[in-house]
Amino acid sequence: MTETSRHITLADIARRLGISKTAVSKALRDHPDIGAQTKARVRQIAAELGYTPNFIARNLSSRRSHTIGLVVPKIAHSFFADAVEAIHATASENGYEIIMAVSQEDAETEALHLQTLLSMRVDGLLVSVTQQTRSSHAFEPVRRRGIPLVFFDRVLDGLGFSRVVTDDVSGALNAVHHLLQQGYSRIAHIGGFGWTSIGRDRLSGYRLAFEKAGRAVDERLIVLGGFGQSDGARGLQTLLESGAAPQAVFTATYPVALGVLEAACECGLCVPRDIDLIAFGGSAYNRFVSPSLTYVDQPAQEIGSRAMQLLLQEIQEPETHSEQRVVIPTTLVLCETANANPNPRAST
Amino acid sequence: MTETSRHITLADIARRLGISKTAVSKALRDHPDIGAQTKARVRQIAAELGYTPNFIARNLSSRRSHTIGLVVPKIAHSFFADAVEAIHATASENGYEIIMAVSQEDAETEALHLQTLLSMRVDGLLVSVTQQTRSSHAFEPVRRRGIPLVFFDRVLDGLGFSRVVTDDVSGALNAVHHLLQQGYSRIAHIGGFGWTSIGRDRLSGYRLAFEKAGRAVDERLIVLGGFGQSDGARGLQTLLESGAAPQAVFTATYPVALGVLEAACECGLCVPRDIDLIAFGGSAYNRFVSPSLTYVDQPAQEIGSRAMQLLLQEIQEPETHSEQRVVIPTTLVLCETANANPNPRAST
DNA sequence: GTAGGTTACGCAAACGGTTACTTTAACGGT
DNA sequence: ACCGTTAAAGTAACCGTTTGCGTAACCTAC
Repeated sequence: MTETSRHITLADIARRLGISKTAVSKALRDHPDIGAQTKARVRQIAAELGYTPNFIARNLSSRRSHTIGLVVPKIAHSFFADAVEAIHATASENGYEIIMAVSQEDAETEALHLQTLLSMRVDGLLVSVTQQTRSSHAFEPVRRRGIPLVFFDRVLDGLGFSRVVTDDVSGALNAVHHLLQQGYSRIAHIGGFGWTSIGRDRLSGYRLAFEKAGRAVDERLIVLGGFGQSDGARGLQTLLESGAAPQAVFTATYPVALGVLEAACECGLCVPRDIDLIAFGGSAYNRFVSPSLTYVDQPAQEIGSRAMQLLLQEIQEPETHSEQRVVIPTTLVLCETANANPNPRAST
Repeated sequence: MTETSRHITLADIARRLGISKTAVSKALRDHPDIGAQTKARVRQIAAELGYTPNFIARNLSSRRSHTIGLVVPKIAHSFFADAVEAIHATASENGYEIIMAVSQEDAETEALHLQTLLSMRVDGLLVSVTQQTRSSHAFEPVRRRGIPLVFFDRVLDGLGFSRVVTDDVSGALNAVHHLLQQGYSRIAHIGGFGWTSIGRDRLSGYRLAFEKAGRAVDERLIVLGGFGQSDGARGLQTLLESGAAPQAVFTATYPVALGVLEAACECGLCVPRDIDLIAFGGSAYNRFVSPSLTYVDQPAQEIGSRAMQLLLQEIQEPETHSEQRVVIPTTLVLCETANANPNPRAST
C-alpha cells in the first residue's frame, strides 16, 4: 500500500502479457506493426497498472526532449507575463514543455541558465536578453551546436538567430510625433541603455520624429538607464536637476513611465498638466491608473506566440537556415496623458 | 564547420585520454576515487572539446530529474507572476529547474499538465489549483506514487499534501472589520466559488467579522463567482440590479475589485464616495490607480519561496510524511478607499 | 616477507525507452 | 506443392550516465 511502488515500465506490461517490450512500445504508439486486439490488450493492461510513460527515457533514446527553454529577464512585468503565457499556450498546443529560466536582468545569471538549458538538451530556445547583456559570448555555444533559438522583444545582433520584435522605431516615432503635434517642443526621452536593441531603436524613433519635423533634438533631454520604475524616477530627477525641465517625456517602457509619474508627484508636478507623458508599452491596469497613460501598445501575446511558432518551424526544418525577422506593428493608444488636443485618430 | 557536430560525450573524453568513461564521470563530479592530475586533465579536455553534460541521461540513470513541476492557473496576474518569480529563484538557488504549466483556470487542462509532469518524472510539484477544480481526482496518481507536492495559495483538502497559504480568514476578517469601523453596515462580498479554498475562507472571514461585531450578515449581499475582473463587474451589477445596493464591497481578489471599480464608474457611481472598496490582494501598480485601493496584502514572493522550501524539504526527506500547513499572515494596507476615517493603525 | 589497507581506476550492468533488422506464420497465386 | 508477400511480433543494440563491485599496484607495519 504505502510501499515505495516502483514505477511501471514497458517491461512490466510486456511480462504480464507474455510479449516483448518492443511490441508494447509500438502498441502504445499505435504503430501499424501491431495487431488490433494486441493493442487493445496492451492499452487495457497499461491503464490497469497505471502506466505512465517515462519521458526521460524516451527523450534520451530519441535524442529529442520535446522541451523548449525560455529565458526572460523578469516575469513580474506585464509584458513578460503576457508573453510567457502566450508562449506556454502555443508550446503546449504543439506538445512541447517549457523550462523557464528568469535571468533577473543579470547577464551572468542568463549565461548560467543558458548553459543549464543546453545540458537539458532543449530542442530550442526562446530568449529575451537582459538589459545588461552586452556581449553575445554566452550564445556562441548555442550557435555552434546549431540549436534553434529565437529572440523576442530584446534581441542580440550578429548571431544569425531569428527574432520577433516590436516595431520599436516607428512605435517611438509615432509617439514622439504625437507629442510634437500636441505643441510640445521640449520633449525628453528616458530610455534604455544604448547596447540593448529596444533602447537603441526606441531612441532612434525619437530622433527620427524630430528629424521628420525638421527640428533638432536637444541631447540634454535624453537620459538612458535601465527599464525599471526606479530608473524612470531617477531619470526625471536627473532632468530636473540639470535644469532642463521637459514639457513632456517619452519613456522606453511602462514601468519607467510610472517612475516618472511617481517622481513628478514628489516634486509637486502634475501629470499631464505640468509635464506630459507617453510610455512605450502598456499594462492591463493602465485604464485604472490616474492619469491613464497614453502608450504605444505592443501586443505581448502576439509577440510571444509568433516567436514560439517561428521556433517550432525552425525545429521542424533545421535546413532552412535563413534568419527571419518578424516585426510586429504597434498602436498608439490615446488615454488621459498627451491628449490635450483630442485627436480621434489612433495612429498605427 | 556548419556540420551537425554530434554532442560530445563522456566516452569521447575518455577515448581522448585513454581512460574509462567511469573515470571521466567521476573526475567531473570530483569524486575522491580519482587522482588530482587525472581530474585536471579531464577537466581540461572537457573544456577544450566543449563538453556539455547530458542531463537527460544523467536523470535517467540517477532516477532523479532535479526538476520540479509548477502548475498555476494563470500567470498574467501579479500575485502569480510574483510567486512564480520567487519560486523560480529559490528553485534555482538549490539546483532545480522549473517546468512551468499554466492551467488557464481550467480543471481539465490542469489534469493534463499534471499527467505530463508525472511523465517528465519531476521530483516534486508545486500547485495552485484552478477556480474550477472541484475534485481531487487528478491528484490521486501523484499521491499514489508518493511524489512530493505542495499546494500554495489555492489548495485542495483531503489529500494529505502540505500547503502554504495566505491567512485568508483573518485577512478577510480584518478587512471587513475595518469596513464596519468605517461605519458601513451594508457591506457586500464579491467572492470566489465556495469549492475553492480561498473563496471559502475569505467568505468565512467576512462572516466572522459580522459575528464578532454582533451583527447579522445579509445573505443577499454575497455574490460568488470567479476571480477575474469581469467577475467583479458582473458581481456589482448583480448587486445593483437586485436593488440591494451596498455601501461598501469587500472582494476576494484584486482583479475582482478592479471589475467593481469599472462597473461602478459605468453606473455613474463614485468610489469611494458612493461605494467603498477593499480588495484581498494587491498589485504593484495599486499606488497609481485612482482611487488607490485599500487592500489585504498577501506577500506573494514569501508564499512562493516558502512553498518551494517546503517542497525541497519534502523531496530531501521523503520519510517525514507529516502534512505541513504554513499560514502566512497578511497586512491591511490603507490607501484611498475605505479610509474616510483615517485610522493610522495598519492592523495585521 | 606477507597480511591488511589504501589509492586510483576499469568493467559491466543498469535506467526505460526506441529502432533497424530478423523471424515466424499465414496466405494467395500459379 | 512451391515461392513470394505481408502482417505481427521478437532480438539486440543503442541513447549517455551512474554505480556497485572488482582489481591492480603501492604502501605500511609487524
